Amino acid sequence: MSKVRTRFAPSPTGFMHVGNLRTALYEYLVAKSQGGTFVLRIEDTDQERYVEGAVDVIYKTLETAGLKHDEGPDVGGDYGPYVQSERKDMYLPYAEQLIREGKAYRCFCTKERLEKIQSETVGGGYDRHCRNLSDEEIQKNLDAGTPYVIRQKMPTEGSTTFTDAVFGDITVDNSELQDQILIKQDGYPTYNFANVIDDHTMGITHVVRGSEYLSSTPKYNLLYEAFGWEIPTYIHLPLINGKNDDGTVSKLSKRHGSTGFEDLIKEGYLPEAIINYIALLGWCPKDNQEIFTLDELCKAFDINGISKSPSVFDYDKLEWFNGEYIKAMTDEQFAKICAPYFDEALGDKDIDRVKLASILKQRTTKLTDIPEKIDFFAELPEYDKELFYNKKSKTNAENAPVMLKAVYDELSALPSWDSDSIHDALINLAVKLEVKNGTVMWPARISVAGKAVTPGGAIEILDILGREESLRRMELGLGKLN
RNA sequence: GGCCCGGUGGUCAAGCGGUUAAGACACCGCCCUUUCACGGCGGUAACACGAGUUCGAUUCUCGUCCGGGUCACCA
Repeated sequence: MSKVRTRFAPSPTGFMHVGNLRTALYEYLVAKSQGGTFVLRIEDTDQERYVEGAVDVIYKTLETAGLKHDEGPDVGGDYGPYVQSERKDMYLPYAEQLIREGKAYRCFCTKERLEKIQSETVGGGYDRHCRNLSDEEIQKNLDAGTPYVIRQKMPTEGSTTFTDAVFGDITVDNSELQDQILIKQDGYPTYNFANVIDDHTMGITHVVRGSEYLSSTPKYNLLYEAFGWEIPTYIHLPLINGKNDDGTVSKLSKRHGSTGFEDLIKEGYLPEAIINYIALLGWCPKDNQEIFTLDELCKAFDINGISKSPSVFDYDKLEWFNGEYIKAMTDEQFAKICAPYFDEALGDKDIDRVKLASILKQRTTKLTDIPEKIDFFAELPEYDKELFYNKKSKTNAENAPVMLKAVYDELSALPSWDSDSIHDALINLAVKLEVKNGTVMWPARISVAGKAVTPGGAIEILDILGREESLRRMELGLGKLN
């Protein structure tokens, strides 16, 4: 068996949809799980859609996602060039070969004529007007310089069957197939044609793509057959949908939220978590493992685990994965990726960021939620004294001032300000006053945080805030209560 | 509309003729606890429908319904 070669062939649109990323991931996995080669090819045959800097977005996404390509425009390889516009001259000779062999023909029809039959014919379609032009007519058009496209002669009867590795055998009547255009009027190949030529000349063995290509696959096969080339293994992937507000489901798009890789990163998701999540959208390992590194995915990946039915992208589950990846980090690692969010909430305030990261780690599922969770460290928010009264902690208007004063006295006399000392002091205080821990902790925490819900408890917050700031805030609290 | 594909809890999904129909997310409850989380334990919830094949269908076949895809000089 020859070495497996797969390719990711995006168009440079400047946007990497998660559906595309997932395709890239599976292409990578199909190759890597079998010791194969993963190729990047840029499909830019549509000159009207050229977007500045779009190729860089592709490189960056692949790099961030960890999907390292073995061959491509930037890294080279033996099958270059890897950008279709640079291969432009390769395609026409193949199309002309087909003309010579009677398998394709020049079509001189104007766009206006085509649009007319398109709108008049039920189901649309080209009427094959130029398919049987006489040599004289063709020559006349050529001499007159009439622009033309090159179309493939499709069989008018019979059917074409192909085998897909996940969907099985699929048969389509040839009468469904149009005489597809191979070369456009501008001399560029159409996507379908370039795709086949490139895949073949680049030695691609496994074509992995979304199932939206399922119904056009017979056209590809007919092309391979026309050239007498070996047909690659097809692996069509089920689509990823999004859930609408009304509960219905449709193709994942902007209105379902962020669907671009870059957007997801900006929203505070980790690349590893995104990859892990989308790997499981349409594929399931034998043992149902959920958390996977890319390497583990390569080892576990198996085409047989790919599902046929489409899935719905679930941000809740993505968030869960994100939380799992965050929890698996060390405090130092987490502090590092939190840096921009810490900066946003704290500015250059002198706070132990590793300690902060450690209390945040268990409570963060999305990086962008961090600033609002920790903003009180930078500045004590306005708060109402009602906050001091909490039923579960058994604090009320009567005992809250007493507790807070006791805490204040105890802590201001503390010789050393560290987590253990604070802990012991407060726990002992609760014992001494014969109240539950919460009764002394609650007022203390409220006074220094100014909000009911905080990451970490009284001890952690006091520790991170430091003696001076903590006592200052407690004095403020005392003032509020009296 | 023609053609193609799909249909297991709200979501991701195991299952591939005989199971009490797994697991995960979400949701609910309890425990832990210094708020919230984390963690632990438990719970609600599914084979679209109708025929057929079979001793037996979630699993195989057909039909219906529903959903998606595709019918470009776009990729």
